[in-house]
Amino acid sequence: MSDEQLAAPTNRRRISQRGIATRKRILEAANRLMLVRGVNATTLDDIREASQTSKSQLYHHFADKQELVRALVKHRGALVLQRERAGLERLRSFSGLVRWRNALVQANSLNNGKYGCGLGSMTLELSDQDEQARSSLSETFAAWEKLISDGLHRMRDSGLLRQDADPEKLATGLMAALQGGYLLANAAHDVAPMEVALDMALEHIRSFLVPPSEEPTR
Amino acid sequence: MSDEQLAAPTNRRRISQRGIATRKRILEAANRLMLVRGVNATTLDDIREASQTSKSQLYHHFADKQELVRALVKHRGALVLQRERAGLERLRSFSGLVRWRNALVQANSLNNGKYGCGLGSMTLELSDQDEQARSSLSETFAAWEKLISDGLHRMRDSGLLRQDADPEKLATGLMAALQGGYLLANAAHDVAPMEVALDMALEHIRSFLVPPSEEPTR
DNA sequence: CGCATGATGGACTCCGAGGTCCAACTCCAC
DNA sequence: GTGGAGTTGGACCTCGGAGTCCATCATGCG
Repeated sequence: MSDEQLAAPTNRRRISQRGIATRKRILEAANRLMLVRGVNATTLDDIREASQTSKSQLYHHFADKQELVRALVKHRGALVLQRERAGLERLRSFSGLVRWRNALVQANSLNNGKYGCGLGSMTLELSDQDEQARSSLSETFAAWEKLISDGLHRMRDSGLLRQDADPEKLATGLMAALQGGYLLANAAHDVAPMEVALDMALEHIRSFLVPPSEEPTR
Repeated sequence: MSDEQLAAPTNRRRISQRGIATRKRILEAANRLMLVRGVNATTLDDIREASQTSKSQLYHHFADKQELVRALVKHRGALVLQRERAGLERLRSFSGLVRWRNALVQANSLNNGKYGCGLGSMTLELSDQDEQARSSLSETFAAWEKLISDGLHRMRDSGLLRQDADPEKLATGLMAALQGGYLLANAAHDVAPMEVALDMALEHIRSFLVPPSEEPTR
């Protein structure tokens, strides 16, 4: 993530390199703590301590806790999209989707299914109490799904997927399976349900593959 | 839900009918409020007010807020299982699954996708901060999935589903699609993603149906 | 009827979390 | 080097939410 993005919100004021670094430390500490404990259960003092800053710095860079949370929502969204872009922008084959699945499963298995998706975990906590955060999360999900559906479009255009495949719906279904899988894995403290869910979604996509014998030669 | 269930936890003490009624009012108020605002964002004073009780009554029936939340987790679990049992225990056909899907979608569309599943919404908020609540939720999900997989077993036994269909995995996938659908619907304030997710899971199950021509006559 | 136990109202305490404030410090421009 | 903006430390304030307490009322049982 670039410094510009981190420093973006509180504009119209000169900000030194030192200030940017502090803001970044705060946001990253908040990111770590709130992923594990949840947003509401994390106090500003926790963040202050973890980021080695002081109260005045928190309030120098963020108007209040809500603004910090909103900045975090955008921060995480940018991180996830950056990571996913790297994994999905060259997606052109079914095996590419399988590799993508494996990477997510492996990452989650390191935590035994705990914590789940940084975006999903905030969604249920925030969407009913902060409209701005909700719409921001919604946009991020849409962008994430678009990365997937763009890949599926490429696969359809190249003749791998049948014409009647609907990339948008397939992407939404895959995202739902992913998020639901994260949730069940979190509840069970076990990655297994996430694997099953992703495999279901991939099987569904596979059912739209053009049989290899009918594939156009490229 | 029976009174026994509501009164269960705080045992070894005689409880009058009046006491049971109060406990029930508290639990139901907590249920309503926490579904909308989230667990942590709901205060005991909110609950006290909504349930028309007093502080001493809250602490007469529950040791502390954590215990109230744990009781609520079990309460909701029992409610969901009761509702789902009614809809799933006679499941014997694919169209039964479709009816089940329609009921869930309709219920959620009344809120424009808001609030989501009472169990799922607590999961991400509680599972990292209350081990007991987490395992309770996990058990409820397992029981819920079992209602589905039992139905799928019946369908397989009667020859509707192919022998290579795995009811447990199909049920897990369906549950993940449901929960992920709830989450995306909540983020978007729109049921659409939930419909897409459930339809994907149903299509996947449909792909295991025995072709009508080969169905055994019953 | 009367006592023991359960149920209730509501004032009260305590503490922690969010938020304020200001003096001091750093850094750069001129 | 001096002034001003940006930055920092940390004491302090405030408020609201969790939890306590006790006097009073209700209820069931002998």
